[in-house]
Amino acid sequence: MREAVRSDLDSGRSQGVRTRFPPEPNGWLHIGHAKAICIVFEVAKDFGGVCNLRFDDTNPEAEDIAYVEAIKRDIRWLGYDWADREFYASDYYEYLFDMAVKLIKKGLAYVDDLSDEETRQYRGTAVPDKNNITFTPPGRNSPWRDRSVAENLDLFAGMRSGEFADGAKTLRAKIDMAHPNLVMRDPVLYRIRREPHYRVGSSWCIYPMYDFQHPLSDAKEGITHSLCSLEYEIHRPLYDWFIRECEVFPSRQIEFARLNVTHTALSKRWLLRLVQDGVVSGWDDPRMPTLAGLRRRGYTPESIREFMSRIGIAKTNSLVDVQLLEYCLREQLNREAPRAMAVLKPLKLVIDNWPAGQVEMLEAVNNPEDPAAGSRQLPFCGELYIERDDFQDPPPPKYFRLFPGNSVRLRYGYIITCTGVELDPATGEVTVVHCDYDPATRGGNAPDNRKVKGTIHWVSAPQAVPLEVRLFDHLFENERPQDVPAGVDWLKTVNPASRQVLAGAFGEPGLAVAQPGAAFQFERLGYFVCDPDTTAGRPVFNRSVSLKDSWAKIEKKQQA
RNA sequence: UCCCCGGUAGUGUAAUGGUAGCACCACAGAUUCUGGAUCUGUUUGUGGGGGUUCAAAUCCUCCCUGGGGAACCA
Repeated sequence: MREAVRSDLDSGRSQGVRTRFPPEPNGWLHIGHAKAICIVFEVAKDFGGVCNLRFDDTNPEAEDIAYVEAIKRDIRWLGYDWADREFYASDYYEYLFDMAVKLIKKGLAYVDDLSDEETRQYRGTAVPDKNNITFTPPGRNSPWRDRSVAENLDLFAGMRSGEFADGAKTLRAKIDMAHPNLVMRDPVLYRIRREPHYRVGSSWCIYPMYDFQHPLSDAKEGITHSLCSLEYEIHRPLYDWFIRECEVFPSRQIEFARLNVTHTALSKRWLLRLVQDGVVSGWDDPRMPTLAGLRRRGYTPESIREFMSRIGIAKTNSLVDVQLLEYCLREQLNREAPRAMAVLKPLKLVIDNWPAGQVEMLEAVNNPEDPAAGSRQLPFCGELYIERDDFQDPPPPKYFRLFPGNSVRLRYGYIITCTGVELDPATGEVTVVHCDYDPATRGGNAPDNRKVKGTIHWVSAPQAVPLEVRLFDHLFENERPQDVPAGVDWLKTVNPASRQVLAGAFGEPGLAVAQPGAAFQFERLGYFVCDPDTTAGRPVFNRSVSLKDSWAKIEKKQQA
């Protein structure tokens, strides 16, 4: 793609570069759109050009001003700026009308009285017949194709002024009804539709079609390169036809493949149903691939941009592993996120030889990757919470956390040795772990150079802050959610365990004042972001992505 | 069926007639107060057949295979 742009520059075909992002304001932006946004803005930037934002709002039915605002917010959040170059195709309606008149005068457009069903039949559309072989014959000319220029002009003016019912007439380009590319078989330019438009109201009852509107809008803005997804490839001859016949600024359309991500659905229809059926909590549910959802999940604009630059641009239909996106987030947050200690599934630990009632303050590093981040003080006493997973009896092979008789280091604390446990007599579940600590190991150092293999995280019980923590998994267990067995409703394939709420978690004291949007690494657990649901006394955290967990791999291997 | 576009390690992406490279994943080791991070190393690839050429991922041809189109949506 960049090569194509470069060659246009080198050959003098275009001076400078101007691209555009043309969303239709009828839905929420998702990660697939983010790819397009990154491409159009980055390509422009790479060649010292600019990118326009243009709302492709020529279908009044589903468009709304609320989407305009949401789209603008999401693009800005992603880190891109269109300055004052904010345009609307609906501002070009008068210009587009004039261009249609021009085509009529050149004998290249005509008013057609065929119904939509008849139009389809005349075009040669094969009837969608399940397992039958269908045949696409050459199209037939409409009986109205050879109206005079004067009559067409008159009828088109009548269409605009509201003389005809919705759907009664269309304006069509006169190209070639036998063209092998069905897009070229006299495409519809204008249709009659009495539907108030969110911007122009009821001032128009005819609306231009995409194929006609897009090249002309590009021309109006002096777009040098109209970058779009593969599905428009087949429309390119038509795009060029309008440029040639309307004699306007020649933009070049170049296509690239859409983004697909494993375990993720991006179709508008699917996302809408997930929301409408209450499978997710809304468009910004942290499991949603919308930019709003990713933001709430804790994805950063930087990580998404990094992801886009890593997957590249090509014309191959691809399915990108969601793990690459996760990798990009981890990479950034590892460098930048302050560390904190939190216990998701607490297990009480008592240090029997700790001086009763004593509380010490211990120093903890805020970010080992960033010395400038400094350190903080953590309270420590004889009663702590540790992660339930960090104690096992009997221990599985290669397990080097806590079990009776074994020693571990409490991160930034002391080395402790497990002396015994208390069990729930009814369930046999471990309720309390007893340990002795070694006073010589304060801060976690071992003066005798003994090697303690395990280091676990903890929270001092009396000062612990109660947290709600939400864990997420793929919304779809299938790599390709679209591959649903015949007869199965895809909604039934949604991963029931994609969201897990842990209401009994505890965090270190500093977490009490976390602000929504703030990102932390909870040591040994993953990266978490403070959710907007947070209230004064009760922080809520979403796990954005877990840390790489090589123990989980060992465990899995052992089970196999 | 017709028309259009693709096919390079598991995934994604380079190489535009001249040594098939990079990243992620995976695996192994080193190191480590996060089983994190970091470092080192390893495995794996041009869909298939034929042709042109001193030389083919690249050009030609046939086949296989994936995607898109056949809206008065964009």
